[in-house]
Amino acid sequence: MIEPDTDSKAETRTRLLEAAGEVFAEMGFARATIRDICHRAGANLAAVNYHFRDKEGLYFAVAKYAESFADQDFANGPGNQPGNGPGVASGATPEQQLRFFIRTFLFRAIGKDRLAWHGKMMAREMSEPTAMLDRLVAEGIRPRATVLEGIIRQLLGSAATKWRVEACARSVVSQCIFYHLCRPVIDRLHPNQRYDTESVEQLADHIAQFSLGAIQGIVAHKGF
Amino acid sequence: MIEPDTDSKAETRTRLLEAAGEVFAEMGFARATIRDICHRAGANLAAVNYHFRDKEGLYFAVAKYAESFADQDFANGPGNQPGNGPGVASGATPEQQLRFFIRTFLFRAIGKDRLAWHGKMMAREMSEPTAMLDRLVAEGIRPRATVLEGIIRQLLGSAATKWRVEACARSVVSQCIFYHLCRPVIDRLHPNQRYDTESVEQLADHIAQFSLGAIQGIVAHKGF
DNA sequence: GACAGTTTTAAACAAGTGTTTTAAACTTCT
DNA sequence: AGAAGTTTAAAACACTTGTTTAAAACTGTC
Repeated sequence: MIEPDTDSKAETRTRLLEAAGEVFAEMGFARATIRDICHRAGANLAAVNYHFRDKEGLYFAVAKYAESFADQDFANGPGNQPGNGPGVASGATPEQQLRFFIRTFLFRAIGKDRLAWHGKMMAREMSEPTAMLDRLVAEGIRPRATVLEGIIRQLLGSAATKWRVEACARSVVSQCIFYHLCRPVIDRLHPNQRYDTESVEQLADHIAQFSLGAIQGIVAHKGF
Repeated sequence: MIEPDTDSKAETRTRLLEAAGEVFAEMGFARATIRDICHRAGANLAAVNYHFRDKEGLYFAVAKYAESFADQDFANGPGNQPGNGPGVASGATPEQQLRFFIRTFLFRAIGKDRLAWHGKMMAREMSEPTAMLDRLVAEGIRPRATVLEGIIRQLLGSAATKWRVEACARSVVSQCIFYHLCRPVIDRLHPNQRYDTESVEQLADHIAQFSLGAIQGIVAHKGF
């Protein structure tokens, strides 16, 4: 009898989660097909419905699965402390915290590894929401937004309005997810832009510098 | 015989364009259904295929139709000169030009009128491209990107690298289209944010101030 | 008023996709 | 080895959506 190779030995359920992670992250919920996912996983079409009840059940499971990676430290670059979510480097200055947040956020919007699945799924939910958006906002997006707004609040000072803090947070986040959501047009407009680790570091530096300069400008002009 | 009212008197073809403009701007190409469009237009299901051959033909026609409005001056607020595209206010300082560009861009990403159709369709194409993206990039997106990069080049000075100019342009654009693409999550995260004319003006002011401060910060720190 | 061309209508068709079903294959335990 | 439960497999089903068809209604012309 032929010994099955390691890939086939992995449980179908796990292979489905892996394949679905890639597909959902790249395509979002609606454009992903379970036929595609099952094909990539080397599984039968009915496997999704057997293991996860339906497509939405798989989507939820993948979200949880991806979340389990999202807390790990960041493999693609130095400087992130294990166990910390985006922007919660303890004992750092607000400036450092903002850089850290942006860097982590950007890697998870651009990267292709498991760490990026969660970020990409959140980004897709932002523009093409599903029934899961409310849960994802409550458990994934709002906590991170709160962290970011806390950092920005420190940078702007207590004189800044709540509205201004929120607007700045949106300005920061939008720059990051732009590189995931609008990749098709960036590739056509700026085809020389690279996405290897070094280039993403450079992009993170730009966004951080851009945003810090913007916030400092607001403080300097007392534009609260 | 009963006289048909003005709406029914309008040609089916025109009513289809109007209905499709709303739907395509809001949903993008894939999520829009011709059944929905025909229903809104009070037309039969086969009308799209009769007048525009197929769904894509309608999409192209709507893009052209919307473009015919995009050159008109901007109804929802003062200060825009007729016949000028975003950011090409003649004889203004680069700062004023940037504000103008952002303001126009933002109104066309948030607005609900015909003027916004083109901007919203471009934004959707950026994240969910169709076969039309290449044409839209060539005729609509790249010209505007070139204008924006020209403005930023003036602000940054000739010492700035091409890469930095492009990155700043992306930072500006991303903040604007965020309000169209990610509206679902903004509504949940910041439910107090309003979108009447005055509020959009305020948002445009914020993005302009944010971006100008960022660019000035880059210049000040010689971070080219 | 009859005719030719145009437009609209209702229905059916075709393709893609999520889901269910039923049986076969496999695993585990005794 | 045999039985019970678990997993996989192939096919069919149901629904949505874009498209086509063929007849009906309409419009303008003579």
